[in-house]
Amino acid sequence: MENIPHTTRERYPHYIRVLRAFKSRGKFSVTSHEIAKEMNIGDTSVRRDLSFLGKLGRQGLGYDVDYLLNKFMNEVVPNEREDIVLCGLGNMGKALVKYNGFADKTGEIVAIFEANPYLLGEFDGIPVYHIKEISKKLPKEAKIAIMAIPKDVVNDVAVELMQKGIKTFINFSDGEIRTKSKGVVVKKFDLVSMIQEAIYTSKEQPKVRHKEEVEETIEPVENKG
Amino acid sequence: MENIPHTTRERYPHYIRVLRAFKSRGKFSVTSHEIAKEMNIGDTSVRRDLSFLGKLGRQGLGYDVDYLLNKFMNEVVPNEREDIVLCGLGNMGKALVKYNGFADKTGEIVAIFEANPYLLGEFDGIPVYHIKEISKKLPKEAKIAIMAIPKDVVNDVAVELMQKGIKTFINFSDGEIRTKSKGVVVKKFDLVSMIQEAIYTSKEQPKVRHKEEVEETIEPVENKG
DNA sequence: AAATTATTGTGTTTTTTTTTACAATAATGT
DNA sequence: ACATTATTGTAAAAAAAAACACAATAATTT
Repeated sequence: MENIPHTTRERYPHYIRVLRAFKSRGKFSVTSHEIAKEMNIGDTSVRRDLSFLGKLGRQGLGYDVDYLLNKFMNEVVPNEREDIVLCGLGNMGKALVKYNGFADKTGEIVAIFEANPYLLGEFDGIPVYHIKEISKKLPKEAKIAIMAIPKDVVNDVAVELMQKGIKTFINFSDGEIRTKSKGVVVKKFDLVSMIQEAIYTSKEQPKVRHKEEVEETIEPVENKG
Repeated sequence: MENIPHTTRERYPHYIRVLRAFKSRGKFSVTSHEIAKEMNIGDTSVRRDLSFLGKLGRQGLGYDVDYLLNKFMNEVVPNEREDIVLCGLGNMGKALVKYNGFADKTGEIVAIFEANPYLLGEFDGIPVYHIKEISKKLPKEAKIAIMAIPKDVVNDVAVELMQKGIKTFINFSDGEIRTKSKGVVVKKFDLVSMIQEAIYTSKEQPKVRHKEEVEETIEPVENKG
C-alpha cells in the first residue's frame, strides 16, 4: 500500500464503483478487458493497477468480482475511512445526504451545519446544528468537510473549520476557498469544468490503439417496462 | 487548437475557473507560479499549457488576467459550447440548475424532463416537460444530458436519449448507464470516489519538488463581519 | 546606465505512465 | 491427452508528461 503510483491510487475508487456495477448486474467474474472498457483505460493498466494489491486474478479466467471488491473494501477503503461534516442543507446539501448512503463506503456524514434556524434538529438521522456553533459542535475526529453553502460565506466558514482541524474540503459552493493553510486540500466541484471536460472527451478522436480492435459496445436495446 | 496534449486540454477548464477567481479578487496580473499554486501543478506546466495558445505573457511581469480569460473564452470555450438537457428535478436537479448559471460559459440547460406532474411547466425560466415526452420535446441541437433521476430508470432514459442523438452524459444518478453506443461518453459523478480521491491527495506526502521551496499559503485570518 | 530581480517561453532531460510482448497457466474442445 | 483459446502478471519498450535549465526580456533599484 506504499509504493503505488499516483495514477493508480487515483483510479482505485473508480474500480470500486465499476465492480459494484458489475456485481449489481449479476456478474460473478470479470476480465481486465471488461473493467478496462468500463473505465476507458487499457487492460494492461487494469492488470498492473490490481497487481499492486497482490495476484488477484486467475489466468485464463479473470477476476472474481466479490473477491476483488472484498480486497478493495478491506485493504484500500479502511485506511481511508473518515468522518465527514456537511455545511449547508439547501438543495445541494440535501441531495448529497440522500445521494447514495456512503456510510458503509468511505465515511459518514456525522454532522450538518446550517444557517436557516427552521432546518435545525435532524435530517435523515444526522444532527443539524446552527452554522455559528461550529466551534462548539464540530466532532473532534472529523477531518473532512463538504461545503454546500453560498459563495459569500464559504471562505469564512472554511477558515473556521481549518482552525478546528479540518484538513480536506470538497467544495460544492460556487465561491472559492482562498485561505489555505499547510496540508489543507481543497477539491472544487465545478460543473462548468466537468461539462467542458466531458465535451473535450467526446470530441477527441477515439484512440485506436491496439490493432484494429474498434469495438461496438452497443447492446441490444431492451425496453423493459 | 489541434496538437494540444490530453492533460493540457483537461486542465483548460480549470484555468478558466482559477482565472475567474483571481479576477474576482481584484487581481489584474498573475504569474505562472501563482496559477500553478492554485492548481497544484508546477509552474513550468502552466507556462507550457498556455504556450499552446500563443505567447500570452510578458517576461518579467506575468500574464494579464483579463487578456488570458478573453483568450480562453474566445478560443477554447466557443468550440465547446453546447445545449444541455437535464433529466430529473429533485434536490440534485434543482441544485444543478441554480448552481452557478453556466449559461454564459459552457452551454445552457435548454430543457428539463421530470416524472412528477406537479413540477411540470417551468423552473428558473427553463421549460419542464414530462419525462415521457423526450422523443417529442427533446431540442434537436442538444448533445449533452445531465442525469439526476433515480437509479432504476437512469439507464432506460439514457437509452431513449441516445436514440435521439445525445452523445454525452453526465451522470449524477447513483445508477449506472450501461448501454453505450459508439461515440457516447458517460461521465459519472460519484461522490464516494470523489471523497476518496480527496483523502488520497490529503494523505500523500507533499511532493517537495523544486528545491526547498515549501511555501506557507496561509493568509492572516481576517474575520470580517 | 548598470546591476539586480522577476518572470516568460522553450530546448533538453528526467520521470512517470502506458503499451507492447510474451511466458505462464487454466479451462475447453477434439 | 493434446491442441486451442482465454487471460493473467510482468519485463521491456515506447510514449507522454513533468521538471530542469537557461536565454531573453522587462521592470526596478542603485
